[in-house]
Amino acid sequence: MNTFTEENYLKAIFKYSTKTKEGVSTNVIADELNTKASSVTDMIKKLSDKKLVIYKKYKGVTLTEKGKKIALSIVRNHRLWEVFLVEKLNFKWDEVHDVAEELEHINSEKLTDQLEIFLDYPKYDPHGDPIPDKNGNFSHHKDVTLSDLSCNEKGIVVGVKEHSSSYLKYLESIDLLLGTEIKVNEVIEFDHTMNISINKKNINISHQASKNLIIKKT
Amino acid sequence: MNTFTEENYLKAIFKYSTKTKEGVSTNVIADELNTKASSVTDMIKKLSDKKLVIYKKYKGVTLTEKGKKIALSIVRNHRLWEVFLVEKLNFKWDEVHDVAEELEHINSEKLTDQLEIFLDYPKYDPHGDPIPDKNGNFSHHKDVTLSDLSCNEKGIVVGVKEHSSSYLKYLESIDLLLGTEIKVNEVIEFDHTMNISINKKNINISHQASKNLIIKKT
DNA sequence: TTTATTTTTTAGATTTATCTAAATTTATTT
DNA sequence: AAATAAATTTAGATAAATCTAAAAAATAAA
Repeated sequence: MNTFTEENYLKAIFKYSTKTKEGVSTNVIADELNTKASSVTDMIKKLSDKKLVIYKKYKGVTLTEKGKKIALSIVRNHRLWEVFLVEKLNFKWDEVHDVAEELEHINSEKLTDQLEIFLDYPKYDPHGDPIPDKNGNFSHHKDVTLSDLSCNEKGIVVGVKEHSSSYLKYLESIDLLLGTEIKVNEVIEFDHTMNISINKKNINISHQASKNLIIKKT
Repeated sequence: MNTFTEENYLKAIFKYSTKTKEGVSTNVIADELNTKASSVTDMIKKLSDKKLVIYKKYKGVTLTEKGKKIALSIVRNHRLWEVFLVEKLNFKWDEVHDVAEELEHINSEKLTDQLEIFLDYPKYDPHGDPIPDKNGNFSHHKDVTLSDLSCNEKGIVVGVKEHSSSYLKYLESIDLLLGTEIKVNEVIEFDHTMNISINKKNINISHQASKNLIIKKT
């Protein structure tokens, strides 16, 4: 078995593996885990001894199949628990992260699989992130954001790229949730502020906000 | 915040505090937690510094109000999660302990309270152990066991005093679950073996087994 | 009430995950 | 290509939880 700490390292490496082809650098991991590069080096050596990562000095790390499998199962746990918290325990989408961060490390295959059944095989978590199945497979949304849409185009909100509580609370305050339909009325050329319609109301939304909304065009 | 280890010490001390008036000895705690008395002494000093226990050298430990509150909240968590696992996730009563042992340390008041609501305020866990409410109050069964009953007396099973998987599996194999009604047909004087009726079937049950079944006389 | 036994504590060591500061390697400029 | 800057690793230290072995205190027995 692995410690919580080891699992968090694997998760962090997994997160950035999808973003680059190269190995993930110690600094990136240190940043993600709020620790120091030197600590990361130490831990990576340990994970390498366990054959969970491949490590070449000064060249960053990549996950082995074994390591990837563990990382995926933790992501799976995390997202299933988020669904549970929102759908069954009345949590808001900005309240689930920290608790799911703890729950994800509970190690029981039966628990995870039964939870998935209980929740009726959800495909996405409350932020629209895809939930890996038992074998680690998952579908993900196309990377189209609201900021990619042009005037008069329409789409449905299917996810967010930014998970901060302040962003999620802001979206909720303007009635912008997963599944909401949006129409673009106008795009200001200067700063890309958008005027959009949500539920027949018109509002302005900054570029910073619109580029973090994943959209499915309709 | 406290570490899992600290919480487990508090839980162990709580468990044996109810059984004796005196302070709980380091050896008893060491036994409960599969560690050594010397380790217990170390940890107790730490808990004492945090004002969670009262410690007098060679005299054992007792919980402070603060320590008791934490211990109770962990017991509460543990038992609520056991109910969840059995009622919602199809776990058997002999499968829940280890997972609940991990889940109990997830620290979120909202999580616990919402879980309690979701489960509709259960008063007892799947083994008949009482679940403390938000304020730490709980009712407990009278300490009457099947072995206390005499010939022709009847009762309902409301709990077990032994939680080992082998005992629980045995009970399940003879259709003896919480809520089952039992009638005592005969008691062998020699070794206290009992012949009892469960659901109109007659079976023999050893003293070892009968003295661990908590019964409500009817 | 001494002596022997058991229990508990102390002392010193180990392991894990972390840190700071210094050294080394790689990347970037001039 | 040499000099500078940035990233990464090593060395040595620290804090938490544990252990073994020895010392001290409490309890039980003679």
